[in-house]
Amino acid sequence: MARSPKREKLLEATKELLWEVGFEAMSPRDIQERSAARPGSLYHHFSSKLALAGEAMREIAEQDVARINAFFAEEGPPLEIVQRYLELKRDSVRGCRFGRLVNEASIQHDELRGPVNAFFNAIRENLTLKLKQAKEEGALPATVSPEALAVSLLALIQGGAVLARAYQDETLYEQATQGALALLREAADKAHEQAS
Amino acid sequence: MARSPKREKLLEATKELLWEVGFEAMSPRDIQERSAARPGSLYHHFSSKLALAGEAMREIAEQDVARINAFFAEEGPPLEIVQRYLELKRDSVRGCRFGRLVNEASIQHDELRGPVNAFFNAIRENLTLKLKQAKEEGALPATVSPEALAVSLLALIQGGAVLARAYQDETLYEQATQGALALLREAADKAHEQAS
DNA sequence: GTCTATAGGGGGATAGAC
DNA sequence: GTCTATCCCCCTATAGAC
Repeated sequence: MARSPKREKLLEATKELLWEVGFEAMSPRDIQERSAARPGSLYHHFSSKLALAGEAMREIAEQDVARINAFFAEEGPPLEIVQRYLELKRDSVRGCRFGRLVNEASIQHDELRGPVNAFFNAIRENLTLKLKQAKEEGALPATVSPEALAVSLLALIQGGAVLARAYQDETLYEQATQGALALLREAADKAHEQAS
Repeated sequence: MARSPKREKLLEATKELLWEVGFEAMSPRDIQERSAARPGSLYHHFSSKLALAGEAMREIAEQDVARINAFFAEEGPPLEIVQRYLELKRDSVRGCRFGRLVNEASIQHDELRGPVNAFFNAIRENLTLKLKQAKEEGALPATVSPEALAVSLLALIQGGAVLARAYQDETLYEQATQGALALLREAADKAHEQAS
């Protein structure tokens, strides 16, 4: 692979801007200024702003999915891992860089939708697996559907980020997860009582 | 107040476009075409695109808050009203027109932030009140914080809308609420057992 | 592979006639 | 109150020298 300093700088700048302002609000000029690269470099390495953003999102998703898989591969009781995942520190006031894109028109393009869906799928699948294991161990009531609850928890994280941004206050995110964790603990308690 | 057909048409068109594409992606030209009004009309009635959008959001928020308050004022067991609120049909694939704005740069302007916060506050406050009542009746465990759980449920709704849009599939929203409702029922059961 | 210069089009808004 | 005509600026991209 030919090393191209400007190509890397362009990707770095694009990753930052996609998080800060999203795709539509990020102009090629913004990218060029932040990466100290000129139009010639941008359009030499990428065919369009969309292609550049697509590659940037692809790289971010690949990294994040790997980290998520690693987190859920840790040792420990399944339900505890789920709880720890919800309690992970997140920069919630900045919002989720994947979630923020779903409201842009450009999400219809495969280049952006692909990475976003890969990210959501990774979380959903890992959560579903752990919740299934928890249920088999009797750590969750029989009435609970692991698939549905996984979607609930993913929605909780996404919605928590929306509220933290709306109020510009991290504690909204924390309240959202704490409220859910309290319910989860009650359900787990009840399951254990019934098992014994 | 002088009746101005064009003023009303402009507001109607703006309300639609704010939902469909958001604030940044909506150009004055788009508004003009949809409302069959010309620049002269727009800038006669409103000082800027932001002022027009602000008035549109203010009217929507006012309406929605009234409907929310009416819904939560209905008769019935508090927890049941909360459950019914979560099960309300929503056009989730279109997303939440308030939630979608929090990722736009323009949310920093009071004209837009005000209505968005008014909407979120109304839901939060109504949910908190009903959950407090439910807890007092012994329909929720003592470990559950009504304030935190209200934020969780609001986050769930917002996140459910994000996922439904991401996957272009209403059932994601429904899974999110069903998973949460199952947990809520388990917690309610446990509270009732302990009370008896 | 990176640069400078430039193009076509649309964004947000204003002026002034009617 | 509504219209037409027009302005300036930035958005995205291309051409072609180095």
